[in-house]
Amino acid sequence: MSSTILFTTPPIATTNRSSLPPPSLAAATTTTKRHHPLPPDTLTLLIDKSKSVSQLLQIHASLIRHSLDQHPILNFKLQRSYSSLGLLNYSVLLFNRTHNPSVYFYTAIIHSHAVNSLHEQALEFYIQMLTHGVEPNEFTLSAVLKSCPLTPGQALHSQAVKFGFDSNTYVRTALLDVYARGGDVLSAQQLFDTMPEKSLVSLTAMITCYAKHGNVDSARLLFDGMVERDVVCWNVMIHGYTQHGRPNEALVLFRKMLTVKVKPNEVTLLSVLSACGQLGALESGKWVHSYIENNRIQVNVHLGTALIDMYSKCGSLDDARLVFDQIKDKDVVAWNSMIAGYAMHGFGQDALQLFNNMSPMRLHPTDITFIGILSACANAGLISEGWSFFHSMKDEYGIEPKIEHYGCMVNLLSRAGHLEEAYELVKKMKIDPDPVIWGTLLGACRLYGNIALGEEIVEFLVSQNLANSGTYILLSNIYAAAGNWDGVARVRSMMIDNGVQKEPGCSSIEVNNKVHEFLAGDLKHPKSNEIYMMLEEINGWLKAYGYTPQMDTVLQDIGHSEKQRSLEVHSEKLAIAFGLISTQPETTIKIVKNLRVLQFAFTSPIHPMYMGGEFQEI
DNA sequence: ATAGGGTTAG
Repeated sequence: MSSTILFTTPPIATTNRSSLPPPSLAAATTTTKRHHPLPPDTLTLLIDKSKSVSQLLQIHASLIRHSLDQHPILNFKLQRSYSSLGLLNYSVLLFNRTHNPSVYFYTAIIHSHAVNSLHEQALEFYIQMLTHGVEPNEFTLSAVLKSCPLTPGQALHSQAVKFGFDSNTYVRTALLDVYARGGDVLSAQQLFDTMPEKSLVSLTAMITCYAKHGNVDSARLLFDGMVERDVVCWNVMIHGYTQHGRPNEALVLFRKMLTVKVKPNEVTLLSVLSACGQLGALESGKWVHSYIENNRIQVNVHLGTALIDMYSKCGSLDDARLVFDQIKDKDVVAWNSMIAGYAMHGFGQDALQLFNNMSPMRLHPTDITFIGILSACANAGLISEGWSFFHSMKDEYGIEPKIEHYGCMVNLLSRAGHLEEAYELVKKMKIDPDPVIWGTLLGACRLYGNIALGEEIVEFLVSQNLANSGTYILLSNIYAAAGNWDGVARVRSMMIDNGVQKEPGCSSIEVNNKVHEFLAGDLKHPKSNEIYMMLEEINGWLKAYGYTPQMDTVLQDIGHSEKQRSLEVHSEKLAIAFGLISTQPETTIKIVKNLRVLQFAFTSPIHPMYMGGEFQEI
């Protein structure tokens, strides 16, 4: 940065009319009609009211013409306006032409850089200030701490203590934020706990810190103890739930926010839409969409992308496309969401067509684009296209494939039965394969009855200590599919020996805008009794339809009592039963299981689509 | 005479 050099250049004399204004200012000067200086407070007002660059330039020119270009407040105001219009370089120029800038001006220029994440320059101005003997104050410290990284932040912390500003609420909050963003939760917490006065903002900063680092419950505890809450802290709390796989709690909190009449803004809606998508909660998602329309909130590219994502995850591709077509100035993120939406529901051709329309729009695909494209190829069984995209990623677009891209390719090859080729690719990878990749391969081994490869992979995983419950279950399923009951028994004893537990499945259903979640064998729902009565009824219907339950071979614990076994009910059965007792007959019931959307239309007492623990999608 | 500066979400 040249600011240091500029600053130490001998100041230009106030009366020196030949001092050149910034380049494009010369033109503006000629259009200035006023020849008599306005009083400073009128000019102050004029600057504040200026909304365009040209207006500002005219005023600036006028200041120079009337030798007011060293006026501290006018320059300060001008600087603010330049910065807020994004003309940071004009701000710096103005600053550098101002003799002996005051602590106010320093603070403002530091702040202007800090809000634009130019913390290095902000820090440079701060150091300049110290070397020029201008004393910082609380305002300066909080400005320079904004978006400051941990290492310089710690040094500034010492400065704050030295100057005695560290107990000031603003400085303390900014410091807390520095440690929070740097991942030092304990220091942040200590600063918070010893804070003389906890403001709404400092509480929000601490909640943000907890939420960001996964401690959502601590965040909630603080949140619940607040005496006043603004939209920001509601947003932080809702977003915390959304980001940490607790979308239902996000929606519950959102409804609470509405009942206490805090007006949601765009940030709120982005989190809420994400939660709806995670839950497959189409009713709620549509409600949010109409809320946006009813409140005349502009569907900008961010909201639009969130809507596309929500509709795609809820299975409403047509609605997603409608939103997509309506977004002006679509960025690559919006395109990526739409491509991923098509890919996730098997509309491979639509995804590829969208991809082909990107370059005419001068948009460059990103690594995320290729995740969409490769999974689209996988879903559509386009093997050679998949390979060609995989190669062009690096060769044509310079994007290095990540683990997810390998995962897509393994999925693509495995599904098509090219198991050896998939395994070769995994062995050739420069990155360590993740559990998803192994799961894909093992799943394909079951599907194609390739016991030998399945065993080889599991042996490898066990030897590398990479096996988890899913690994064993998949291997057992491979044996079971081939009728190899010895194998099944062997896996079961391996699981018992290694203390492996099955991870519970989780299903959810949305009824009257509320999402109800169920784990396998769940008894926690308030309507549990009715649900289990309904289940009994369903079992009766199933028997009448000639259905015999398929025993889950691995997970059946022989020692279990009959009563307990009856409680081991698949989570989706519970969600279905609840759906049946809470909706009108003939209603389409949509269940989301482990993030997959399943939809059923029940016509007769029980629809034959339901086939014991496995549902077929309509 | 007085005027002007700061912290939390995305």
